Amino acid sequence: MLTQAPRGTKDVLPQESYRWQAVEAICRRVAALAGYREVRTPVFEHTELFLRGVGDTTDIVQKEMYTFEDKGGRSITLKPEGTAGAVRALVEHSLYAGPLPVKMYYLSAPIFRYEAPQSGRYREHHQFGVEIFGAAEPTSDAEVIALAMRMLTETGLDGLSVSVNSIGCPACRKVYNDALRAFLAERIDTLCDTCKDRYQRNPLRILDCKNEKCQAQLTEAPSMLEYLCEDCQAHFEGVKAALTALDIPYQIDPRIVRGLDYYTRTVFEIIMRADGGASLAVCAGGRYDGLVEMLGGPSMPGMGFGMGIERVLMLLDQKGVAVPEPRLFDVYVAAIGAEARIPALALTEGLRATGVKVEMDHQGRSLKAQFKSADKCGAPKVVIVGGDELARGAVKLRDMETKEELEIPLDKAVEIIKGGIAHA
RNA sequence: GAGGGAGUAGUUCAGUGGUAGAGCGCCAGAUUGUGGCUCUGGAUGUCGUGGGUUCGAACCCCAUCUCUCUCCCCA
Repeated sequence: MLTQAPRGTKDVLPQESYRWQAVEAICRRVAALAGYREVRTPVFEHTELFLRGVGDTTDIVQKEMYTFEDKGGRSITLKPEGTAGAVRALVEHSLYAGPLPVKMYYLSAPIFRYEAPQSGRYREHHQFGVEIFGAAEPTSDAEVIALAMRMLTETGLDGLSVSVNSIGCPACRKVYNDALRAFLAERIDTLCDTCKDRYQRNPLRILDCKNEKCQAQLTEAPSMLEYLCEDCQAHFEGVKAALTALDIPYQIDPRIVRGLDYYTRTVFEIIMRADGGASLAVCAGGRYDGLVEMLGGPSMPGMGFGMGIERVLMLLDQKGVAVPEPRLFDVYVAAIGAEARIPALALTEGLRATGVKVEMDHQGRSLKAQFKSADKCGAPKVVIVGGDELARGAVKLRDMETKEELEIPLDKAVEIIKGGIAHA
């Protein structure tokens, strides 16, 4: 237990963190291209924020939150999703009063959900997410979706397609919920227990049920799309037209309803197929025009998505997309004998000061062993400090590939070696 | 919350009642200051944890923890 990470968590080790950094760098760059700047909000918030924001009938709130009381008696929750905190910050700092739209992204943001860990699912995972406030036009929906697609494409993934749907506004959704209840009324006995409950509280959610029996009942069910009001209909048409214009492959999936209560109109998912055959969303999001107001701000439209970094990495693995690994060292400084160690260290630090990546031995190992480790760490050059050369103020520089060695004066070593590396 | 599979060296695993093993990795050596290949040698295990059965348990039984996968739900 002592030396075991808690269930559902994972260490990112030094030898693999470059993969994360590569994906993160792409996220930042792509977000910046569209004017999104980073927001960093706390890892925990008042529990109430999520009760109101995410919705107290959702699974996330009902059974997956890490909630505890702090020493001041406040109910605190580790964030189970990224949007609520961003909206809270928007409202708290009155960002809505500045130039619109407000665009922000978050990254390296741990998200916590208490659920059974399995492939691509953790109790702590990390999301890159984007939020845009104050933009209601369908082009903003498309911009956000395009950003997600570009981000994924730039990591080297391809063949991804977007599933979109519109779940309307509160007004037309109410009409639809009534229609759906009417449709399901005579079939309610064949639904699973969860869906019986959903029937009362939120029949829309039944569409999302993975139970085959429930799905079988739904083939003839009315579609939300048929019940969209005029405005919502026009908005959805606008989103589709924009996606088409951008050559973003998409399909309409009336089954997408999302597990968070705050969504309105556009909802979308970018799906990956896991090895086992199950499909997981790498990225999901949508429009939430009522959320800002619900959390105490002005009435203001919003749109965003969350993307699971672990799942992006998993997808890269599955597709065999290699993430280029940066070279760890340019130079290895080897020392012969005890008297050479200090000069070796001085040379090492001198090189590092000019931006060269250098390793040296700190275990007092034999020259042979130092060469082995130079080889292992991939350093293309080795500098040998010691012996006769050191006595006359020189060192040897060996090219590990060509095996060429030349003697260079110690006081010019930094300059010469750095020059050699720069051109390599 | 429900159900499968699995926990033995750093790692991948073999070992099914009688003194803990292999490959890879790691460390060292193969004469005197030089890597990748080869050869030789070496170190490392509370056999997940706790209890039980037995003369004797890595092995059988019970419990527990963890990993992994599926359902549910989600990024």
